[in-house]
Amino acid sequence: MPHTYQHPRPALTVDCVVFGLDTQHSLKVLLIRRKLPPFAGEWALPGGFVHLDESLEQAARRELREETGLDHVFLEQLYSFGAVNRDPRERVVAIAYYALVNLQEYTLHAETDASDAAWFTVTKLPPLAFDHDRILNTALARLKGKLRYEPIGFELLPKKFTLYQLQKLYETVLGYPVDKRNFRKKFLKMNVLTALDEVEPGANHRAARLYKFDEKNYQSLKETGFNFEV
Amino acid sequence: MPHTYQHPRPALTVDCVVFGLDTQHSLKVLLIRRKLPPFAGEWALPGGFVHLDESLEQAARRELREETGLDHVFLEQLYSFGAVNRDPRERVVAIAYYALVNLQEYTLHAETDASDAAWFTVTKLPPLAFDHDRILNTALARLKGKLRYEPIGFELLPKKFTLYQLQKLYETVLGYPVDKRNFRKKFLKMNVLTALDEVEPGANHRAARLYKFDEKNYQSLKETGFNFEV
DNA sequence: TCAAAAGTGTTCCTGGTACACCCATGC
DNA sequence: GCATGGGTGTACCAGGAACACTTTTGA
Repeated sequence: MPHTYQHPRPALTVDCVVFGLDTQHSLKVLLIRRKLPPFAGEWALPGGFVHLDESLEQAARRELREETGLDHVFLEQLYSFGAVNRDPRERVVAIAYYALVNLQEYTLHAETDASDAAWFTVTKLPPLAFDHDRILNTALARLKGKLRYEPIGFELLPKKFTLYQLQKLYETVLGYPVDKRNFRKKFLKMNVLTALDEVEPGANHRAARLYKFDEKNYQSLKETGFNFEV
Repeated sequence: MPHTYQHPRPALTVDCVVFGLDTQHSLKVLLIRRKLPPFAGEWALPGGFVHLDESLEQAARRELREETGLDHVFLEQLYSFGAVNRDPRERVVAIAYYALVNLQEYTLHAETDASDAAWFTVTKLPPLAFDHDRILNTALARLKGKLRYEPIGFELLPKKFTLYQLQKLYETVLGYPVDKRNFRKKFLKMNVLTALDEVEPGANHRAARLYKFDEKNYQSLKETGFNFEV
């Protein structure tokens, strides 16, 4: 069933840059191997065409679900890419989103074929289809920038985490080491962490206390003009 | 000449939020009165459909030129708006940009009809067509946020300006007063302002020294890891 | 007993903030 | 001479940065 318009229209897609943090504290991105040309066999960001009856964010979530099995993840619009020749077939405008997932609690279940989705360390990426390397770099820059003044880092960690994990997260994403004592002092003074009466399980050294992010207190602090800044 | 596609496509527009600062230090937005339904007679952001042979930014610049006569202005992508029913006619996705112009050096020359474009103080806006109030509020939030850590404020001022003008700009956009001595100290210490051997003309009080933004020095400072922050 | 990370305070210095008066000019 | 903004310095305080050792646990 064809659809006809008076003026030509670009095709419209959403593409998702999905970040995860593995247990070795390295930052990963989720890629999909393309089956069809163009760029058949190459790796690309998960994404696809926007349907008429769904918002942009809904489209991004649907594509994530269909292509990777991920659902209910942190998702935020990143930027829109519309260079004239970014797709060799025809004019395609991509609205990019980025997502943060907790690699320990999620597993991939691509409805189509799980072997076509894989996590790559951001520093060791394969060649990407289309302009997806640009999109990915934009997402990485956004993540780095945003991590320091909004508490989005917790999305990459399990609900219960140690201060060491939190610190490594910041060091990994920002790309430089931070001082342990100052880091702890700063975070604890912010009153957005709740200390739990539990310690990390299965450590082959002294077990660290577990914390959780205090979403409620963060919200009320924010209303009183508090600035999260690391 | 109709255009036919296998799957239906949303229409794609670019919309521009154009900010200016008038001589009374009030922040203005440029709006266009719509001639055609829907929302005929109401005020809306300048914008229009993306052509196949132009990038998104090119489309935004073309629309600005056609509808308002503005050209060569600071322009940056803002956000994409794609709620299903944001346009009553059909599905339309809007990629919003925001622009900063210097009201003293630019005048409006709409190629179509200049009387259909007008500047409104952001605190006294008329009802807007579509979801343009949301777009405008998003732009305002971005402007406020960005002003403090990137030197985009200069785009709203003439090339030569006084420290008083610069301070008023910050006070107007941010919405709170700042201390004169501290503001000057901070800005001058950053080494991004060049003092000129000129003073402001036509003041009915002691004339203030004029400054210009030192783009070159800002760039080189940035490369050495300098953070502009007000 | 060794390896690995947990946990903890103090000092120094920079940079933010608060604050008030005289000066130059045009009318 | 009056109104308007121009222009300037200091004192205090909070918060960032640098820095090292003892403790706990499991293997």
